[in-house]
Amino acid sequence: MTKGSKIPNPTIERLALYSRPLEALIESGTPIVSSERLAALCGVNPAQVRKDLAYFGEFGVRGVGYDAQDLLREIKRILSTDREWTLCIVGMGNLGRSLVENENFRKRGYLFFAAFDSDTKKIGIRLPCGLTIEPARKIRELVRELKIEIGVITTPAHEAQRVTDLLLDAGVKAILNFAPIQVWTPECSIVENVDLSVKLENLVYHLERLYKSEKSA
Amino acid sequence: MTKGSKIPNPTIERLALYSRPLEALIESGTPIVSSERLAALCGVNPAQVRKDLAYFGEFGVRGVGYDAQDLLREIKRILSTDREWTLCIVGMGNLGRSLVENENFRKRGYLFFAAFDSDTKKIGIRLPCGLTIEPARKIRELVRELKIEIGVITTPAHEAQRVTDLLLDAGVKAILNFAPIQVWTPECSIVENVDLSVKLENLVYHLERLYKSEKSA
DNA sequence: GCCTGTGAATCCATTCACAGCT
DNA sequence: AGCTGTGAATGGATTCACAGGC
Repeated sequence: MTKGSKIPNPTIERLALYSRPLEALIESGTPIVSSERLAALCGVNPAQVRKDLAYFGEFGVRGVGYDAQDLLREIKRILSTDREWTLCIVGMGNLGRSLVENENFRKRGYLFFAAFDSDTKKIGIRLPCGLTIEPARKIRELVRELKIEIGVITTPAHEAQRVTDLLLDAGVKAILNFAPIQVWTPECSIVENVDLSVKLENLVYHLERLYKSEKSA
Repeated sequence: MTKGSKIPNPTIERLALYSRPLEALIESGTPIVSSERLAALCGVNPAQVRKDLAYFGEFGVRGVGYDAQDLLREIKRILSTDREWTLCIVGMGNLGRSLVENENFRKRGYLFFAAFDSDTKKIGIRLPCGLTIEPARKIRELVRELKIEIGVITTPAHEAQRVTDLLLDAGVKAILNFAPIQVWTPECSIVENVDLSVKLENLVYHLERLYKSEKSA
């Protein structure tokens, strides 16, 4: 994604992963957690957990483990999820609507401040979350006014690139794209493409191989 | 995921990726595509494209390139996306509903045959796609009757594990889990965890670093 | 004794560079 | 000449194995 960093990208993704069971452990009153325990909960290798954390400091106590609360706080600080982020979303079909209402995002501090669509029939609709669907032509204006940092794209594939350009031009710095197409950006901006059917394709490939190995067994 | 295969998982994911622009090229009447062209469209290295394809056979013509139609057909055959798959979904909140209605899935042959929820207020609701929401206790019965192969989970985190167990026990062989928790399964079954807020966390980490490097510049 | 932190070793994936075919 | 297919080289990430501190 961005270059020049010494920290592997998989490490960043795993840090986010670690935070989920940590929250649960804290809630259940477990004060201390070992790399082994945490690794088991996330399905990774214990050494991996230790190495991931060691990139950012020494958070554990030898012979003891990690303080769950401290560790979670550190991870949140590292990922910058200890503050709120302002998002907008473009493309208010079913997926778009479901994301904008998503409680998980809100709880984690990802706040949608604007929702756009280019379909005139949708513009003006008041969503359950309180937002009103705005026309796509207001992207530039509202992104600036509301200081929106991240754009989420849930348009059809053929609109995704144009919307990306619009959003970046308006000042958005990062894009999460759900349209089933790779979206192109000028060097340094940050894009994550999440193609949900690619996930299914993956599943299906392995599933078919499983069937075949069962038949031959 | 499953072991014993010589083919890297990233290769499988890229094959799915390649198929998207291939469809577009075919539609626009381009009969031949080079690894360089295809690579550019997907943001990968040309040698990568050739190597990925070479795992499965020799699909190209030296000095010429790949026949777009043939290549797409081969990729679909490899991924087993040249047939339809039967899915069910558990958890009919906003996300669940949006997936079940998703046109992209249907077009690619991923067909939802049943939708479940445990909330009695939701049971019996007729969805736009034509399905009626069934109670979770009917999972076992319906999965068998409808020969459902893949289960999609869009429940809250605390129900995801129980639902996974139910689905696997009922005979589902693969699971796509959107609940924000790693779900645990007996060795050989196939699970893909897609935690959407992990994606945002990733974005946000890089975004914060971008801000910092801008400030120091 | 126990568990973290970490260099070294291993494993895996990507990229290079060129041989081979059209 | 052009572009694929592929062994060899490189570059990363994971895992091992143990030193270091509680």
